[in-house]
Amino acid sequence: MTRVPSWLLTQTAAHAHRLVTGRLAELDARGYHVRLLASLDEHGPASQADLGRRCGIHLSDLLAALNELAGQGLIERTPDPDDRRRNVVTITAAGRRQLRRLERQVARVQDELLAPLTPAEREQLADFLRRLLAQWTNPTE
Amino acid sequence: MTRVPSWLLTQTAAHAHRLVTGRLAELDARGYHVRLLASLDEHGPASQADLGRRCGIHLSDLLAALNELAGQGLIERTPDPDDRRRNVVTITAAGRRQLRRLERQVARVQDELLAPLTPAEREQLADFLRRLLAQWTNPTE
DNA sequence: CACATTTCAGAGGTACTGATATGT
DNA sequence: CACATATCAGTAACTCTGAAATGT
Repeated sequence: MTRVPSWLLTQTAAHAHRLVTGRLAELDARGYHVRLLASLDEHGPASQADLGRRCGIHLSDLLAALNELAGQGLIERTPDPDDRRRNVVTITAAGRRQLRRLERQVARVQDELLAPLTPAEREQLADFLRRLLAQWTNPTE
Repeated sequence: MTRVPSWLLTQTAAHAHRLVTGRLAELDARGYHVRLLASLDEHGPASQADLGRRCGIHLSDLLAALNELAGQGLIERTPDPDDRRRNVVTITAAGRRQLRRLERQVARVQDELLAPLTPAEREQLADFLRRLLAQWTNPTE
C-alpha cells in the first residue's frame, strides 16, 4: 500500500490538512478563507467568477465562503457599475490583518509538516508537486 | 500560494483522488474498498478493529465499507469462537479477483499522475512522502 | 471494575453537479 | 439568441467525534 504514490499523496495531504485546519480554526477560518484573502491581497479586487477561477474554488462553494468572510467584515461586495451582473469583491483593512495572522499560522504548520526533510529536499518536493500540478492547470497549451 | 507546501500537497492529492475515484467507480468501488481488500489479501483475516488500525480507517467508516463489500460478496464476516465480541473478516475468491482488477486500474492512474517525472524522481518523491508520513504513523517510539 | 469490540448517529471541510434568474 | 454571472439546492468520498450495547 505504501508503494502506491497516490495513496502516499492523499495520506500526507490528509495529515497536512488536519494540521492546517486545526490551526486556522483557532482564528475562526478555513482553508478557503486563506486562499481567497491571499488572492485578493496579491492580485487585487475581482468579480466572484474571476475569484473562483483564480483560486480553483467552485462558484457554489465560493458563495458560502464569501458570505462568511463578509460577515466577519474581512471583505466587501459592491456592484460593478460597468457590468451590473457582477459583484466586485475587495479585501478590507481588517481582512489584511486577518490574512497576516492566518499566514503566520500556516507557516508554522509547514515547519512541523516538513520537519523530516532538509531545506534542499523541501524545495525539491515542492518542485515535484508543482510539476505534477502543472498537468492540470496548464492543459497542453 | 504555490509556495506553500501543504497547499501543493492537498491540491495534487485532490487531483490524484479525483482520478482514482473515477477509475474505481467504473468497478463500483471506492478507495476504502481497495485498502481493505489489499490488507486482507496481504496480511490475512482480521477482526474489524484490527482492520481499521491496519488501514487507518475509523471504525465508524469501516462499518459502511464492510457492509458494501459483504453485499458484493467480496468479504465474509464470521463470529470469532475465541472472543465472541469479534467478527473475523475474510476475503473471498471473488474479492481477490476484484482486487486484481482494482489494482490494475490504480496502477494505470499512477502513470498518468506521475507522467511529468522520471522514474528516479518518482522514487524520490515516494521516499519524501514516506518520511513525512512516518512522523504520524510511528510517533517517536 | 477497567477495557476492547461492534454498532449507530452525526458533523465538518473539500469538491462537484445541476438548475434558476439576471444581465450582456 | 448565445453567453456570463450570481445564487441556491443537493450529492459524494473522506475524516473524525461521541455514545451505546455487548463481551473479556
